[in-house]
Amino acid sequence: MKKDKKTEDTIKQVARAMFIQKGFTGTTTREIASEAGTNLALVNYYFRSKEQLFKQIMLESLHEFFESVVDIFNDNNTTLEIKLERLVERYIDQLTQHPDIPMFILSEIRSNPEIFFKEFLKGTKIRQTVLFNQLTTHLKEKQKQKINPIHIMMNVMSMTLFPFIVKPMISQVTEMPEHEYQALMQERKKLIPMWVKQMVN
Amino acid sequence: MKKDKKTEDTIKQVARAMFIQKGFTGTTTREIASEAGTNLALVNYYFRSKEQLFKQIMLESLHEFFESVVDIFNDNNTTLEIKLERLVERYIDQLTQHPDIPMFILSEIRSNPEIFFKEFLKGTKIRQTVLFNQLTTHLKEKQKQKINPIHIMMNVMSMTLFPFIVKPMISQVTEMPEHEYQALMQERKKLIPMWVKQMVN
DNA sequence: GTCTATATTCTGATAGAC
DNA sequence: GTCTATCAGAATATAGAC
Repeated sequence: MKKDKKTEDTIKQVARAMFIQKGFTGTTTREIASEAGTNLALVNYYFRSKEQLFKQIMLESLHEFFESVVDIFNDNNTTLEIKLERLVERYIDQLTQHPDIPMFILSEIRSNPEIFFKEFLKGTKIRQTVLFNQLTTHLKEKQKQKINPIHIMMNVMSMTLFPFIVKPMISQVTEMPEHEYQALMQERKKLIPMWVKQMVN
Repeated sequence: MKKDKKTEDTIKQVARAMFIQKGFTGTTTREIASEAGTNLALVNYYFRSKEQLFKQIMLESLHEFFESVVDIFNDNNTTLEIKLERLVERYIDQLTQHPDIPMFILSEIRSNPEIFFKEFLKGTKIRQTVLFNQLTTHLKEKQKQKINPIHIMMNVMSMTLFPFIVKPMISQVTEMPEHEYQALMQERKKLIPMWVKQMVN
């Protein structure tokens, strides 16, 4: 049972890449098996069904994507400014390595919203985070109560994540080589926190 | 031939709604036919194939989405500031009515990138627009040559479009009722141009 | 133009030999 | 654990009657 994990791991690794690239419906078990150098009977032998396999991979992706910043959101020992810098930096670093994850998550939410929230996102409440409270307080102190803090959170996430979501389009429309695009993303680590600071001061 | 367009139009209208909501692979011709009150033979009679039908609808959606702002991008008689205001306002108005269009386009690009650029986006070059040139000049005048104007364009598009792309998620994570979300989007018509102005001055 | 019936292909899943 | 063969269902597309 614990003897030979090689085939199982290969299947999962291949499935992960294909699901992330082409989604659940865009991927067939036969393709996964073939790419993993085996047959579809083994895919079902190890993972019971395509859906089970998919759920494992989606759960891991969500974990990677959200859990990696939860500690930043709820750190009691850092200022708002530091939190924003760390948040942006961590996301850009992570997305540089795995740029397809956000689109993967968004696409699957789109094609299966109900199941998604029941199964995966059970109680993620941004209003209850330390970061959100610090932001609310800060806006009050600066006499900017009229600006809903949700706007600022949206802006941070927008400016950080959106460029990765539209990456395939940007490359086309701006005629930009890969390394130049990467360099831009690195610049944004410093720029986004600066822009956000201007918004809230 | 030009006598009775009713059935054809109904099929197309139904197909449009379903494709935009569930994508190409997520939609079946049988569903389209059934929803349109007919059978799948007629779908193929009028549109030859599922793919042909889809291409028509995607082309129209892209046209709606891009063509609607081309005139703003290339207006020779407005300032940079006015252009930004109009761009944001037009997109937010349009997306308030059709919030699923961006995700529709992005999803289909993801599942079929090659065909997409060959077939649909043949030569959209943002660097050659009047807006882009005005922005470049403005940054120079303000001694901000170090900031690539692409950053600013990305920010405008990010802050405007991203909230609609993640709408299903936002509603869940922030526990926000629909009308409140709509109100926020309306506020952003004024806020985004203001924030962008701060960035470039 | 419209419909029923059917051909064809593809996909997820399982049975059963080794 | 691994493979071949096969089933069951669904989907696109078309043939042919009206």
